[in-house]
Amino acid sequence: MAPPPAPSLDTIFAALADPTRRAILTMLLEDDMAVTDVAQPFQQSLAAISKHLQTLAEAGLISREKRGRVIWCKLEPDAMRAATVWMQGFGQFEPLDLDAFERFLESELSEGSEG
Amino acid sequence: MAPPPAPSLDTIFAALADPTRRAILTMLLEDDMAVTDVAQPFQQSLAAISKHLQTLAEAGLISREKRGRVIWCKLEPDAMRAATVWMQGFGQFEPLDLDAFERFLESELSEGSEG
DNA sequence: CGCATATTCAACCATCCGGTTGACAATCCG
DNA sequence: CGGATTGTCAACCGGATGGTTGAATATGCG
Repeated sequence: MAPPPAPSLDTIFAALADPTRRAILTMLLEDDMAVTDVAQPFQQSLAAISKHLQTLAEAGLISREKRGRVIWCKLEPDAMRAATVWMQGFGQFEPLDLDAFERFLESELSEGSEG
Repeated sequence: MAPPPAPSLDTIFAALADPTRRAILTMLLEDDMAVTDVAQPFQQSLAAISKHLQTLAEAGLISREKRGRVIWCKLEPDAMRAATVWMQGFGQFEPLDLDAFERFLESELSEGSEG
């Protein structure tokens, strides 16, 4: 089976742009959680949180596994790697060779997705 | 003078979520540019690019300085630090390895010299 | 001055986004 | 079975977003 396509930077950054979703990711740093438990601290409907989780899953930032009637949400921090790598292209490099830098990013990303 | 308030992660990530804006940032890695020149490679109106630049400026990712009738756009990579730091709280991934980049450049050079 | 250039402003439009509510599906349990 | 629990789906709503066009502003230049 072909692996799912790596989510785009568009998708990842957009997912990270919402404070509720970032808070969810932070919560998941401690442990996997069921959807209901994720929703518990927020003053939002369960459906709203469910949609946020969907967004995070589409960005590859979490995975969801159904066990019984409970869906467990798990942080997938590797998905942040693409974004981190992209951002680190700024600030830490002299503007040496942009084309080479972009090829380097691609090689880094393909390494990451093969792991 | 009080410094401008640091843009929120919301603002920064949202600014980075658009491919046109990321492309602009990449262009600015090479050099400061006038608005018109930034717009040149894109199939969008100048006004659209102007709005993108506004968004990037509000996120602190670029600054704009008017000299004559030309507004020069300058990358402000420090603005990405907040986002980078936040993300690195997740992946235990080590920051991008400059040595790896240099080895990549060398391997590319030797490949290229054979073609 | 008067025209060309550089950029933004303003109004408008279609679409997306984050949220709601209510119905539905699936699963556990008495 | 039947009821409670878990989670998603569908429709809807208001506001944000990304784009357009045309007018307005500011500067440079002959």
